[in-house]
Amino acid sequence: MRSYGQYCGLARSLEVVGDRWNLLIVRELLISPARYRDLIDGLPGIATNMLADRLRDLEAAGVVERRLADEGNAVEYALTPWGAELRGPIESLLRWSTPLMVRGPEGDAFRPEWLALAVPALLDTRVEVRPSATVGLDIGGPRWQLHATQSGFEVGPHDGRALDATVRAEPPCILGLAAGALTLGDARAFGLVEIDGDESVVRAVFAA
Amino acid sequence: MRSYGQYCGLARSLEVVGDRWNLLIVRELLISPARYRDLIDGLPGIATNMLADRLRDLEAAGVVERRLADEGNAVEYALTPWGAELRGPIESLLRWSTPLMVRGPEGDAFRPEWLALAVPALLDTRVEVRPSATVGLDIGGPRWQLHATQSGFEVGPHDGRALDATVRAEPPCILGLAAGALTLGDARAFGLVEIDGDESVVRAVFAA
DNA sequence: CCGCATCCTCATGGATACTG
DNA sequence: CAGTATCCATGAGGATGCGG
Repeated sequence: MRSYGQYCGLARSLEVVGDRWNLLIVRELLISPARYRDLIDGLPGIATNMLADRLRDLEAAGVVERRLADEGNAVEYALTPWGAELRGPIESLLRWSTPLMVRGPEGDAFRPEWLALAVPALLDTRVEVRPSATVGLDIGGPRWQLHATQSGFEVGPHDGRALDATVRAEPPCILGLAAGALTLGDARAFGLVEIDGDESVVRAVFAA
Repeated sequence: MRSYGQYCGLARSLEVVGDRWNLLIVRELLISPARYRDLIDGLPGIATNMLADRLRDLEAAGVVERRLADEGNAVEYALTPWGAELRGPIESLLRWSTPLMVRGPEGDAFRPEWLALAVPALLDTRVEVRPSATVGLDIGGPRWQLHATQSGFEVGPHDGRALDATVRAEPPCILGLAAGALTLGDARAFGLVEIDGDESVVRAVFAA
């Protein structure tokens, strides 16, 4: 990206992560470190040369680091500590996007891993969580889980533990999460998301 | 911006504000509503056709609205309520940018108005503010002020009120704020920013 | 297969001149 | 002052090639 030439933190941030695809690459790496092929799969539409270019840029800027995995046989990309701090700006944009998500998918691609960022961003962690609870998310494909405790939330692939409740939904529905459309099926034991009228305020209410 | 075709809040956000210049235009309008000429001045380097394009895009997306000012003789641009909620993502990026700001200006343009966003973003408002306090910021050009109370901070042009402390600095120094380099001159009555080692944690400490 | 590099085409951005 | 119009430079996207 061409420099803005402004001594302003926003302008300098955008010179690092403002280029097309950059923040989406960071999104993928926030979900988990990944191989080149994983990134191609998680970024539908990206050209292979673009991904290579952007990974070089982000590595040079100190956002991404390239590591050797699989006993030196494979390259793996991961965020540096500073790169991982982009979770804040990204969660903030995820909250801001609610009015854009209520339109529904409209044919756009959807990957359940993206929930691993979106759900914690939309949940209001200031709401008191009394006991811990784990909810399974069946969205087609492998089951995911949301584990909530007093100290926060974790979203990831289901690790086989016992579940306090289960949510089943088709992709157009599960991301209705952001729109409050996810009524949570049989979740008598666990209220997940609530939207306050038109204001798109999202709150977590746990009663497990 | 060409669509990413992903049903992800981050991707959809970037389709609205991810284009070059867009978030910097929002920055200017977060500081205050502005005329076309004000925006040109506050965005050094932007081409006039780019600004016109981007304002049209942002208006169509519902981020910016065009209003009549000066009794119908002039057009003024302002943020919609949803557009103003971009303050969160922008403040988050401003905090993330600290390592990029410690390098100093390096010839980049600087405008004191930008502090009106940066200072509140960097201050940790969770720190207790015992009494209210107002600090003058003399950065060359008109004096600005930072007014702090229990409920938060305001930064804006000095309105003539009495000051509890005054900070004088040259532009390379005042934005050292982000780096903790601003030792605040004579501010016996008012400690503004403190950085915790290399971690770039910024905290406000008021003892007025 | 994976991890890129090259090549080509087309869309976008940028500087400047110009107009109501 | 508030933008448009024009032209040129740059960058994105897609197909393909190629070594490991």
